[in-house]
Amino acid sequence: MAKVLLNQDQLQAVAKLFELLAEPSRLDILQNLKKKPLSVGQIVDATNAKQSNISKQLGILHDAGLLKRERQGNLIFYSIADPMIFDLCALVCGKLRKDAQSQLAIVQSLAK
Amino acid sequence: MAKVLLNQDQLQAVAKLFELLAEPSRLDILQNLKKKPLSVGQIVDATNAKQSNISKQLGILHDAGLLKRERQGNLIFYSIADPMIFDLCALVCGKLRKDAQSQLAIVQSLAK
DNA sequence: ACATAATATTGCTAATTAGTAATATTGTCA
DNA sequence: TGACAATATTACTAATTAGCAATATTATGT
Repeated sequence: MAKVLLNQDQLQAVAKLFELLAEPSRLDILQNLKKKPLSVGQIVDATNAKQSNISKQLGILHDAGLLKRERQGNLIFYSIADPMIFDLCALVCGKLRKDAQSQLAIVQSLAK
Repeated sequence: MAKVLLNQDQLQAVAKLFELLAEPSRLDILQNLKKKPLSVGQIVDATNAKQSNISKQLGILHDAGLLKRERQGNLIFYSIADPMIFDLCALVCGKLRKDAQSQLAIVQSLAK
């Protein structure tokens, strides 16, 4: 079990992946794609963002390898390339929920 | 098991946490704090960043609740508030490693 | 070929922020 | 108290980027 720290390049790679998930509009796209692949138009309808921005964010996620792209006639369907990202999001959601509960407990104890 | 999607506020909260981890200098601080608490000066020495920037990033991580702070005389020691972040980083590192291995396999098969 | 629908791209603006040098604050010790 | 060491803050610059309107591209059906 080595105790070696990540070097600068590795840190940058990790940071870059987190950066992709650090944008609400991209997270929204990802959570909408969780169940099944969707076309660009369906994603635009599901979120409340403009088509041009959705297209841009889809491009970013695709270039980074987080999404797969498949043309079907006139439509282009995007899908999750690596479900691991949902594990990441689940961890974060779990932490936020736990923190919120701790806060609630504190507030409740003060209100007694 | 509800299938409800996160709303805008929740997405923003998740994004904000990812944002904290989306910076190499902050990741470097966190990985150095993994073993044990360190003073600001020790962190400056361990990384190769300026004192003012380390102090700034420590403040950001502390304000966000990811780090705890404790004064000991002249020194201020920072420590990890929630080890969960290492689970996050481990997931990301695992993915990057797996992706790199896939790439390697492709290159090797082409080189035959 | 043409009209139309779906998606991508371009050019732009406004906002955010990492990093830095300089300076301020806070605590220790003599 | 004064000098010094550790940390924080301030003011600034340069770089990045989300969102948008307008336009370009690509595919379909007639």
